[in-house]
Amino acid sequence: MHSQRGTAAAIGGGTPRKGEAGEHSSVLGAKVVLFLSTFINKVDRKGRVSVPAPFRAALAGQVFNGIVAFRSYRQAAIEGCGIDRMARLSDSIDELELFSEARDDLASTIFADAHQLPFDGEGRVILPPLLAEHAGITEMAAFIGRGATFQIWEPDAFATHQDEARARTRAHGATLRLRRPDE
Amino acid sequence: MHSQRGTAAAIGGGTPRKGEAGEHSSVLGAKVVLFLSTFINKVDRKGRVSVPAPFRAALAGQVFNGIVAFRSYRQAAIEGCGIDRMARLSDSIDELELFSEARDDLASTIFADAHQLPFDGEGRVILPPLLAEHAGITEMAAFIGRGATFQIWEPDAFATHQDEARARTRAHGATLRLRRPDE
DNA sequence: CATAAAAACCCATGCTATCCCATGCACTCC
DNA sequence: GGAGTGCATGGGATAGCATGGGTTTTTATG
Repeated sequence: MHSQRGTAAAIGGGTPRKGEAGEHSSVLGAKVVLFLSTFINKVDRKGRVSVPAPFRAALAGQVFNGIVAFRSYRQAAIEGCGIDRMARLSDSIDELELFSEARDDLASTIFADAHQLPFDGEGRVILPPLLAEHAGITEMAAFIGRGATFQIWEPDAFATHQDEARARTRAHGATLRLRRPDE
Repeated sequence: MHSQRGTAAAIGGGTPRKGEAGEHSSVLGAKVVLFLSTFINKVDRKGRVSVPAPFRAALAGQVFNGIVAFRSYRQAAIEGCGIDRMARLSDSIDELELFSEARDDLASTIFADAHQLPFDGEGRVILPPLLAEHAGITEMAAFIGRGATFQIWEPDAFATHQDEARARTRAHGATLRLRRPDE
């Protein structure tokens, strides 16, 4: 198996233009960050991986030029998102009782484990060994779009996981109510 | 285990705004102070430790060039943050009933115990013995990002703590409603 | 006021993450 | 159908950062 290309993906700045597009604040609110599709890229001997261009486009314009990654606590995968999401998370946590246990736990679980991975000139990031190990990634890394966030898996592991998920979904037919635009 | 590098973290960028408190979430103004990830650095024989570069970057531009540290009263750790946050904390405490017991306790627990640790030319600080002892730090110090603040632990002690926190979080599925961007 | 200890200041060093340039495939546009 | 461009990939050069240790200035002490 190898890299699949051009399968469209994230929605960044309206037109398929890539440049740095940039405008974060669309007139009515937040910039749309959407990660779609799956991309499998190679991890070179320096530990670098190219973040799929569409994902990069979705992240364009955020305060930090790169991704934030941390170990998923349910799966053997790496969770990824942009810095803006973390900032929002921080705000949310700040609203919890100042020295409460819940707050402590969340902070140690999420922020302590989060790594900021800056893009190099070519849009690659270095996967910290700790994260790579947790996901069992060595040669290849699969970037999985999940809407507002994405995950990074060892390709084969993900394939297995996906099959299972699909089977489960078919089993109890998961449903979802669509949010109204202004809700 | 030893020092992990480059996992970048905080965002300093913005304007060297100094004021106090303020706004955390203006659209594109406010400086974003976010401490992420974990960095383990060595404490040299003079008691000096390098504050991770990304953390320094997050603190850049504040009125006091260094960090503020005090003993965590729930854990064997040192709480750390920038001087700006202390100002905000002061405001919060000011809102408590004047002369109330809680106010008294907080004031003496936090402010009386707080140390201002200035950076030296290389971005290091000296850990006051009192604090180091409380956290059981001797050789190495782990800087733990917690969003708006950070903590300093003895590496092994933190590893244990993190495992427990992780387990607890997974257990009662601690969830947190994410704030909407404009909320 | 003199002396010792501690803190602030400086300069040096090694590692590695970051920057920069080069290559080749694949899809797209003309 | 041919050439151009976007994007993933490699590898070498450079600068940032953690770390050590010496020297001067400040603070505490007798």
